[in-house]
Amino acid sequence: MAMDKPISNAEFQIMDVLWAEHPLAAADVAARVWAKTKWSQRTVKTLLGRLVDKGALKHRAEGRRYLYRPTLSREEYAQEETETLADKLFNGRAAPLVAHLADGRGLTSDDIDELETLIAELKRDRK
Amino acid sequence: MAMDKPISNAEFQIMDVLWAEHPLAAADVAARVWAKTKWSQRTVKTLLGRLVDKGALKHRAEGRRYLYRPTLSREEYAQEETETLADKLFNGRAAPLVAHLADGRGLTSDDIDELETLIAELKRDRK
DNA sequence: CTGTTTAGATTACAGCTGTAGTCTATTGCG
DNA sequence: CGCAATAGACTACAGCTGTAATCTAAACAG
Repeated sequence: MAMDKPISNAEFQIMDVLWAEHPLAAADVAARVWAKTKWSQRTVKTLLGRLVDKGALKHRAEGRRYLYRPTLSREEYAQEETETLADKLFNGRAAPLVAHLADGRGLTSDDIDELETLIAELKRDRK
Repeated sequence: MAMDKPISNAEFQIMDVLWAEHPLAAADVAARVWAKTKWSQRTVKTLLGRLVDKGALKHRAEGRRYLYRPTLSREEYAQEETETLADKLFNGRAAPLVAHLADGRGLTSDDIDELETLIAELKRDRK
């Protein structure tokens, strides 16, 4: 709920590391994003600081360093982003959003089965 | 498909006007976005110029002014954005994306029915 | 034709973003 | 205890974004 400011693309990479594993120290985050980004530790530190300022991360002193952890889960973030996109492009409706996915790259058979199950559950629940 | 550069939020408002109705002159675009944004004509002109630079709009001289029109449809744009989000958050999978929508604000009954129909079609097609 | 209006072109400027470098304080090594 | 290494804080700087203002050229009013 303390997540007002938007997370930029570079910042998202940092969040993704911390969603996968936390808490972590700055050096550990830097090590983990290195594979994807080749960012220097300085860059990572800057991004961590900005994320703390934005309220997306909090840090706790552990000895002489900080351990960082997300203030919202990946699930919650995904939720917000998904709703934002649906609102922006489809007036909040899910169906056209899915239709676009289906129409585009195409869904796998597994996706379709999974969606079918999901829809069945939604139908049951709404009764 | 000459749409490489990302469209910013302010620019999207302009695009949305032109997706609804085009071609339009700058003044007409300004008039139509005014309701939502209260932007000055100057601001609108700047955004139109940037969108032309980005390749999202093209303009044609009509007398002493320009008429603007999108180079890609709202559908195509929505497609790209949806896929980008799915890739970023869900590794390209649609089901969790829909699950998030469902789990969040909740889908309407109509949405669920619409999705059911869509899934049925997808199943039929894949056979 | 000349001045005023209006369309577009160029310039502005602060805040955010990507990508660091430098400064300061602490801590482990010898 | 004094110094090198390391953690975090502050500073940097160009490009993008939001939000215009000013400059220039053309066209319409007299």
